[in-house]
Amino acid sequence: MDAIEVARARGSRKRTRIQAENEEKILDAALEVFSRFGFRGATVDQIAEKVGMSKPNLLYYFRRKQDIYTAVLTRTLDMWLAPLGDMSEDGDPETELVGYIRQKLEQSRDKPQESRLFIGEILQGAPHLDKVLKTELKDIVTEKAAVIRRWIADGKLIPVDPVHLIFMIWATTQHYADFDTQVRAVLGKGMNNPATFRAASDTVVNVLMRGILPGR
Amino acid sequence: MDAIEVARARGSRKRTRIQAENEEKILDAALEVFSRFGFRGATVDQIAEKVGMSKPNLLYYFRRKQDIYTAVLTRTLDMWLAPLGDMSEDGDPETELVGYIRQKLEQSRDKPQESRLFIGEILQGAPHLDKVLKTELKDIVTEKAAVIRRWIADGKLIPVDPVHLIFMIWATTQHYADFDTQVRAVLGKGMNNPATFRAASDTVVNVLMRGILPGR
DNA sequence: GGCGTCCTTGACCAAAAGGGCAAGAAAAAT
DNA sequence: ATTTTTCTTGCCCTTTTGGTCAAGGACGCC
Repeated sequence: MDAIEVARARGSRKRTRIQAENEEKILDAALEVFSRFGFRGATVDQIAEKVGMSKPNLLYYFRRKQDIYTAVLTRTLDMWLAPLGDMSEDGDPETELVGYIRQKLEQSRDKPQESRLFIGEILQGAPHLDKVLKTELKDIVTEKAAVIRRWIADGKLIPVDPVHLIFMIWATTQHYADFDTQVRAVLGKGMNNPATFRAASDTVVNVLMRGILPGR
Repeated sequence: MDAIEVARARGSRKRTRIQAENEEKILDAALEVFSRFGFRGATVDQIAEKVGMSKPNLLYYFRRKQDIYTAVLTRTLDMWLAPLGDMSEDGDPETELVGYIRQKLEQSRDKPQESRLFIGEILQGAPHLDKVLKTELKDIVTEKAAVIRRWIADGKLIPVDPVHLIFMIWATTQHYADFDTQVRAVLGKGMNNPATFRAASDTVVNVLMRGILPGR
């Protein structure tokens, strides 16, 4: 086995154009399928068909179903957690929180599948994400909870449990992605409709802000 | 074919004790499995094993996987929608809404699997429930939205979009069932812990009520 | 334009999954 | 106690699904 073979065996060879393109197409299709049916409910054939590629070809890029799932999950994860990180302690609580809520609502409108992918994973008991939840997620929540606590101490917010407040924000915003089907059944339209998006935003922002900002 | 055979073919014969018992045990096990893996991710063998029964025996009671799923879904549905119906126009808005929120939170604590079963169905696009969502659910939401609108007209509530307010209540309460795994990862404990339940209730009730009740 | 590597797929395989059947074991009815 | 009905399971079948393999075709580099 020469050096090149070793390198290739380790997967450390330079990625070709075709590789990059196809891997991305695969992950997009996989996101669609996994977000609808969960890991166990999704089939490799289904993903392959959605990509317009033979199954063996798909498996040339990702050898196991697991690998596809893990790849799409990790690809999504950072993007998903980002908004919370944006929330800065220095700013005005109202501005910061409203900004965060708006970002999450935009995510629900623009990236609903990503949201559904996570809930599918959570429903199963988060077998592939358990570690991340208990470390990275927990850490960032603890950190932001501290920020909220300081705002409360400064009298800028009503006293509330910060973690449960974060849960409320997550719940109310992600609802529009996760329960999209239900929202559409009741409302007749979804978040892609500007009026619906505005009504949802206004309601969520107003009620939550009125609920935690002091005075009046 | 005599009368009895005809009756049996129609399934209209009296249910025996064993039938009642086993069907219930099956539906319980099916709820567990379907709520974790969704319709497609669940397997009949898995359910059979959970019941402690051979697969052919299980299929003696429910001939197809579909039938099990439909049965557990409809069994859960009424129970699930009930609390909304309890909300009466005559009462005081605060009492009624707080009561509703509390009931939903208790549901999340006591019947989390039922909640997860629904979200699994919704994620798939509600293929088995679409009709119900667009009729019964939509109707009851419209009805309750009218009640809320009247409360607003009477100055008993701040002006908010009633439907989105209902969504917020659903989202914040069901979150504790659907995201149980995540809640546990962050908090270290779930809603079965009395302190957690109290903290969640207080936060949700306080923030929402403060967010929509007028004055002060 | 030739050559080595990468890409693609048809054919195939083993395991898992939905479901049927017939025959024996338990219950119920007589 | 016998007969009838209901319950239960071992065995089998078919389809689906995850995954392999060998061989042909495309690509990129000299």
